[in-house]
Amino acid sequence: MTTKAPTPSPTHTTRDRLISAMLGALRTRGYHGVGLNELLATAGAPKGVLYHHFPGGKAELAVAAINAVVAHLCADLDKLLARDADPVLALGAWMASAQKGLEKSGFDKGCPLATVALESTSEDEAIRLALAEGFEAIRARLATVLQRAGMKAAAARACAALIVSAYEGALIQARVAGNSQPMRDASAALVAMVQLSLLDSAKGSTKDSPKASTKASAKSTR
Amino acid sequence: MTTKAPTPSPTHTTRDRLISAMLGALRTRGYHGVGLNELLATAGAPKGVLYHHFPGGKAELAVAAINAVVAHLCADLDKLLARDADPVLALGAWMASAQKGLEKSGFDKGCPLATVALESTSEDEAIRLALAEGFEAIRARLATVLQRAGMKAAAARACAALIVSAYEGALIQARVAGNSQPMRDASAALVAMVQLSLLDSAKGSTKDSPKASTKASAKSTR
DNA sequence: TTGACAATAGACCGACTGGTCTATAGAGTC
DNA sequence: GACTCTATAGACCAGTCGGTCTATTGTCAA
Repeated sequence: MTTKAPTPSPTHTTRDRLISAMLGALRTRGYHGVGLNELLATAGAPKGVLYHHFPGGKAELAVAAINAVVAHLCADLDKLLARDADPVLALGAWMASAQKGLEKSGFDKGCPLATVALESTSEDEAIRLALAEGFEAIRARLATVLQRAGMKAAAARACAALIVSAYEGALIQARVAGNSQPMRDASAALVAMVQLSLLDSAKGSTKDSPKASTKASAKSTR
Repeated sequence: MTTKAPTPSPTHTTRDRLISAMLGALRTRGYHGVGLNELLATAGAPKGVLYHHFPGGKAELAVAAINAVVAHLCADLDKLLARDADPVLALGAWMASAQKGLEKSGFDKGCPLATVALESTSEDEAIRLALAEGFEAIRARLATVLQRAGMKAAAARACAALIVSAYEGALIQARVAGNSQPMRDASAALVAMVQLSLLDSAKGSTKDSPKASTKASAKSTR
């Protein structure tokens, strides 16, 4: 999710520039960390225009930014999944591209979704809803592919949740570490494990898999 | 905000109460989301006392809070790892306890480390350093145990990074979802996969493991 | 031209921010 | 009692916050 941020491009409408500025801010400093004035300055827009396009103010702009980024993420994911027949390969590529984006920003830009997710309280209903739907959409996409690759429905959903977790968690660690080692590590382990898991579920499709051998993992049966 | 509520305990020093209040705030709203006045109100302390104990102000207090939470996390982890001979079991218990904490707070309290990690910029050196060290400490602990359980050093380190990622990422998703399903899912998948991986590395200790079969996972060789 | 309406522009506002400063209280020492 | 030093207490400040409000401009229709 490098995202369209880099070049706002002069053809963009003011509305787009506002969303783009909010996105950049969310990535680097978070919702509460940006001031409206600073936001408007980077977007090159006066204050009135913000409340014209987003009567709900900062919060509404944030929701728009979240929706935009989710759409972008889903599109990226679809493209990768369409290109690689092997979902494991696509997964690796997805993580790698996130890593590259983080590196290119000097370890300053994380995922805006995670940032807002952690800052928002249960009172910010609109924001939370947008985030919940966004994460769910991404998980659903991943689960579908995993299921197509041979996983059972429940396992695929669980694995999708793990993949999204790994993506966000690895981004966090690499960001504070100031190098991408934690992300490379997590990514490598994830890819290896998903492959192992896929292998196992293929082999275990006739008889039950060894997964059920731990008490803890029994919870995967929802 | 309920916050530090559980048990501030009257024996706590003012300094402790400040740290505890900051911790609660970081969990629910993040560094930029809390005001000093609100913080001081929940700690029951006047402003002067903050700058007496933490001349560096808000940032220094945040660092102290981060260090405190890292110490706590490590202690919890050690306890679990000491109790269960099986690291996979301990891992499941660790995730479950985090999940319980989130549920008990009405899905309002996430992990303070992740929150600050995403809000901080590379300029907040002290905060970033504290976070980087904290995450590294936790990864190191996990890696040691995994290695003891039979993993090779590099694989253990990678797996540790994935576990921490899963922990943080799952917490994020469950928080915004308003239910613990994503966390249960991610946890179940993680536990199953780590076990599978452990099994595989035990079997593959004589010959090379199937891990090297994908191009993407080749990155695990650092 | 006139009217209507979306978009742009920025002055302005009260509330609150993090932080400084001085005053006081308590404990220990001589 | 006088002195010292840590800790508590809160008034106070300049700056910034998110948000409102009133122009002004541009564009299309009649």
